Amino acid sequence: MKAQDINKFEKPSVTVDVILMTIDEGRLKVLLIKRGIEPFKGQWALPGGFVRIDESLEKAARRELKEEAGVKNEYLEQLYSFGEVKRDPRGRVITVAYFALTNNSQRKLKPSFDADEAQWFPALHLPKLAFDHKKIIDFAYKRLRAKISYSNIAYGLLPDKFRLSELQKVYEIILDKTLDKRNFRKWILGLKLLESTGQKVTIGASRPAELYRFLQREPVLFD
Amino acid sequence: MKAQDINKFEKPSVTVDVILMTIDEGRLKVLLIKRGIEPFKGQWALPGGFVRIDESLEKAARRELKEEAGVKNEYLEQLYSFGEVKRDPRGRVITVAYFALTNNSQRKLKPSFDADEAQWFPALHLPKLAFDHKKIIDFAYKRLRAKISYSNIAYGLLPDKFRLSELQKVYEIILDKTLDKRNFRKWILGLKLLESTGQKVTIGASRPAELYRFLQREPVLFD
DNA sequence: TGAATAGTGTCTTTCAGACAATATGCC
DNA sequence: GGCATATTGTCTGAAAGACACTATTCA
Repeated sequence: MKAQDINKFEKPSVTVDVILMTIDEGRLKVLLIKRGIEPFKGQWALPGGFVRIDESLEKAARRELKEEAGVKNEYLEQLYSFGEVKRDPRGRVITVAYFALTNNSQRKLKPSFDADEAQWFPALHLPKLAFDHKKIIDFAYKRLRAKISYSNIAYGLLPDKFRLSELQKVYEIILDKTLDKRNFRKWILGLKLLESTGQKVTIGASRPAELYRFLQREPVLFD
Repeated sequence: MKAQDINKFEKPSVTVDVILMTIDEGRLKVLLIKRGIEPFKGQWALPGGFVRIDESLEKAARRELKEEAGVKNEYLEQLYSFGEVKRDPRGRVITVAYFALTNNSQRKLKPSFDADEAQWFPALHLPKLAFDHKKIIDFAYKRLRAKISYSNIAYGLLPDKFRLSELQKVYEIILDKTLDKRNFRKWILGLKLLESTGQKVTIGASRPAELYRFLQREPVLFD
């Protein structure tokens, strides 16, 4: 094969799709875009788009995140690549899915030029979705559930400083079960991922809570 | 964006690369191909090639596995997609890496038409590699080490029936540490992934060993 | 002083890890 | 009988899980 034979085969298109999740109203939510163009015009879909010839996959994912969701500096990891032949009616399109998390406070919806509308949906009550996006979101949800127990990715869902009860709530929502407060604190503090800021906040008529922060705001695995 | 705008952007090429591992001579080995063509002609590289327009990513990986390594029906999972802009000197090439395991008995080296030679190398003593393939193999090795402790993927490295001491050896090689025989057996049998076949084999002048088999020869996660 | 949320300790159970003697078949 | 490998159980320490009361602030 000669050097120019890179063009011997017909090339597929490559897109990135981003599953951006947050916690809002006590539920896990996913950002979806109402498609303004065919195919699947008018249906809900993941934000995403074609990878430019001169940008890396991760760069493309960050660009989409900014263009279509108006968020940046989020937790972002590559999820999986989906390459079934018929997954896009326009032709052969391989998509690399990225998984992102944001905290409730930063998110602002900023519809982009090629999307009518961006909206948050509960991850467990999704509308009908375009392409194979339902499958992709299910995949992301499973990854999140697994990974929250052996990594610090919860930082992606919280502001810089937070109460332990807020953190516990994040775990409860994602794992979909209630946790014992004492055991949770014993465990999470034993992991040495958090530090106390020394500051306290008072929420309504109640005892003030210590504010904690993650020692590192980049991915750390344990176990 | 209209339906035909799938062609609006210049398309990257998409390849699959396969990291095929086995255990041989008490070591973890990786199959490499000596490249018969530019770029990196004469250097060692992972088996792989372009994804055909009408085959899925996994199909492409299986095809490469068969064409370049002569093996089929192996354990195969998608590893990660590598999409740095300059990773291939020929132009923009995104590769989807697949991770495969085979047991020693089935493997036969069958050099393909576009490879001079296929050869097994110890995963911990690799030659200089083409492209970013060193990074990809490191990635695969980490995945294997992590996953063997919470999945049944060891089945991919063993024949249908095997002795517990063979299985233990697989774990010892991958984790790179010796394991206590009694504790290992207690653990692995407690996982309920194995069943006794009722058969025994005698190796040399020694007590016959019970042969076991995995209940399922497809991926199962636990923990 | 009552309502709301924060903060804390003990007991029990489970699981991981250290550790050595006996059993079986072949030569 | 000697060699090689297989098979088996107990003790200990660490971590996970069950469980309830006191502390602080504000209205």
